[in-house]
Amino acid sequence: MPEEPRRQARGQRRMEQLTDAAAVVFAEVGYAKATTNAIAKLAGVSPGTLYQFFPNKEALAEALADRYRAELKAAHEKAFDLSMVELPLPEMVDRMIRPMVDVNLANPGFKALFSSGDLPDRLTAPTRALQQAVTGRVAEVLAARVPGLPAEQRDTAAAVATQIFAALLGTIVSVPAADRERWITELNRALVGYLSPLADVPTNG
Amino acid sequence: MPEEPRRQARGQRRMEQLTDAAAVVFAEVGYAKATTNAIAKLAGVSPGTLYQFFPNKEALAEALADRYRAELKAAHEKAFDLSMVELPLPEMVDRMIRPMVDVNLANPGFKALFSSGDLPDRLTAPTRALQQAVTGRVAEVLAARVPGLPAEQRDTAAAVATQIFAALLGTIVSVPAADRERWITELNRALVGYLSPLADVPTNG
DNA sequence: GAAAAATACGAGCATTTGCTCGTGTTTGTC
DNA sequence: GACAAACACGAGCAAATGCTCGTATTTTTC
Repeated sequence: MPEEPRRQARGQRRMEQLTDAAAVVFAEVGYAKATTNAIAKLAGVSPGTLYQFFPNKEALAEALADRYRAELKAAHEKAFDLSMVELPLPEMVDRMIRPMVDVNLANPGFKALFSSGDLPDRLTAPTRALQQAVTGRVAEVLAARVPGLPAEQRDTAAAVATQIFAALLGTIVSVPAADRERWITELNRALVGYLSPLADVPTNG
Repeated sequence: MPEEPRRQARGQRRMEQLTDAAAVVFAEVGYAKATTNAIAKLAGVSPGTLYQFFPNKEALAEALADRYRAELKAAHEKAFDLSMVELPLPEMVDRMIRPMVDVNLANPGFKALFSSGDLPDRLTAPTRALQQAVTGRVAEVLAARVPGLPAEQRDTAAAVATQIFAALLGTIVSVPAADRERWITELNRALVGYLSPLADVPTNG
């Protein structure tokens, strides 16, 4: 089997250029209609060079998904502290939403991978991994906030919350910047409304 | 300009066979990866025949979307009566959800058109029209239930509710039949949680 | 500085796919 | 039954697209 070549600095840069370009093209036309030749061209590189680093189009998307997952993790680790779980629910939800929205605004390609429904089979793997990462975080926070909550209920709630988030994310990032806060508020209301029956902290009345 | 031929009975049947086949193929592989040749083959017809009735692939999707819109409208008109607005919120929401879910289960292609993110430009028209139809219905009911609600808030709430619905619909239809009720309940909880602050009828405590 | 490994090029292949067109058959009209 | 309109066929075109491969250049290793 062909083993991975030892990348040199130039190669590392190329790979970043290529994933950058892929993000832009995915964001513009969606994964399905994105062409590898267009990605190579945008990266200022020949098709052959692209395939020196990525065996196929899917690998490019996987690399992107990995990058996003890492960025998300970083954003969360920066934004999450366990003290959150004692905040009033709306504020806690807000703290969870913000970094996700920010990552999304900073990476236009994210949505194309995170919430597009029309991806080839292999790609469901990275996509699910991304969603799974988010769901996992939510479940963690939920567990910390409501220790008595049965695991099954907790995981279901986390999954639903993530899907609600994904659904409204599209609107939030595509709406003019001036209206953004309004929609974020709405997302917050939706999540709080859904979660409060089981996650609202007793010290609230 | 080429005028529409006067369809005869045989032609009408073919058109239905073709939209039926399109629904199946769209449902199986999504719109983007669906091939017109595959649709023709499934309909038991040659590619040339397909193009006798539909100028292109998009037209096929538009015809499908129109059919779904009609079916949805019928389902709603059967399920909606104004007495609903005096029911407790969870029951009202349930009455709105059921027919939509049923239409979805009966028409596997629906989701591909209703909540796929990766469609060509022209198709956003029928897709948006479909979503708009649903949003309009929700807004109507909301208006009837909470007459004092400002129109802007009402429309926003309707839009958000529709998006939440669309997001969870995918899970609901793709999950094994045994788990379906559980997820419908969850969707109900999400919608009720979101809507109750502004739509809950005062006669509730 | 020479051999090896990594990087780069870009014309073009193999395949797919939406769609056409020449031709033949069925249905409706008078 | 004759003439036209609608229906049907299916081989195959033109364009797009993921990807290859022979060749050439740069970087690393010794």
